[in-house]
Amino acid sequence: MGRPPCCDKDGVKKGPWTPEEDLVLVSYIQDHGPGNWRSVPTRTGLKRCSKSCRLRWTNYLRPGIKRGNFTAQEEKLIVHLQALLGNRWAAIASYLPDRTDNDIKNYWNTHLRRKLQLQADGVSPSSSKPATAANKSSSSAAASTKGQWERRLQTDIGLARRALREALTAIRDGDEEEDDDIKPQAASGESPAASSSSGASMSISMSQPTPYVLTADNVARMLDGWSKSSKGRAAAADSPPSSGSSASELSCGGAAASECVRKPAVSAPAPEQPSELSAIETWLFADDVSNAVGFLGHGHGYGGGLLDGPNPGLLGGGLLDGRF
DNA sequence: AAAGGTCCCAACCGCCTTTCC
DNA sequence: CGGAAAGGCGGTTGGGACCTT
Repeated sequence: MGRPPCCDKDGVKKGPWTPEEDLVLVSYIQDHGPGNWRSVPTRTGLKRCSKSCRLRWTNYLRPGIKRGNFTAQEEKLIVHLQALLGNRWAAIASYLPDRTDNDIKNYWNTHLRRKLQLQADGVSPSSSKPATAANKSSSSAAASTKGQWERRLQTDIGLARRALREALTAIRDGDEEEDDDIKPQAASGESPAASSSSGASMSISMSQPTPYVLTADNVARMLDGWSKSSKGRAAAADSPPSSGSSASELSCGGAAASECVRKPAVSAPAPEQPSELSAIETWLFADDVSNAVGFLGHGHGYGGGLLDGPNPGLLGGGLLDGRF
């Protein structure tokens, strides 16, 4: 029965990853694709726990990751989604496909929380946001009878819709004010939904699935980036305004297109985020609560329903689940 | 210039859910 | 079907970088 342990505690290396380890991991994933993390340490010879390998890949090595330089739109989206979802960073990250949950979490903890706190101090103490998430989870969990549950459900849906509608409105406004910030992103997403519906769709439109191939050139660039970053993460702070990241450098980055061999087999096509967004907007401006329940609960490819019992799984894993 | 404080983020830890045997 | 491991997620922290005095 059972499976062998994923990693025995003895002989497991901890701490920062070295460029050599990164190379081993990247080239292994290049050949085999991500997944089956349990076998990664044994098959690569890395003295790392499988979880560590997975985290390293998803948070740092995975192609297409944008790091640092959060735009105003992203900030707004994070703030509103945090108000809506609480500290469910994976779910929030599913709306910012270029960002990792860890990155968003860090950004929230180091920037946004304090910023909001200051704003809250300036305005009214217990006015807006975190209460929404808290109320949501506690109310859903606490509702014991069906009638109570249904009433709370409607309240929750109302709150959720309002918060998300505010988020989209804020982002639209932001787009008009700060168009420059989102242009690079918008330029890459040419899907009809992105262009037709709103700035919100624009700002969170799916990035192109970024192929990555371990060419000598890419490796050289990787190592270059590592050597810089190992001297200090100032590189991250100083990273190009286009949020040129180590990850994007890892992918085809600025390399000549001819050097970027496409190997789509490695990364599965990303889910169609814009259509999800359209669904959200449809839902936002619909009146039928049962539709909202359907949207929140099932049938949209999300891992679970917002209102599926005491441990709601709104967007759980969400779009990121299929990103490889 | 140096010491101390603060900030930031990569990575670890532990819990929960899902999957497998 | 139940138990155990894998996978996933959020919270936390260690240590390097940066800032202030």
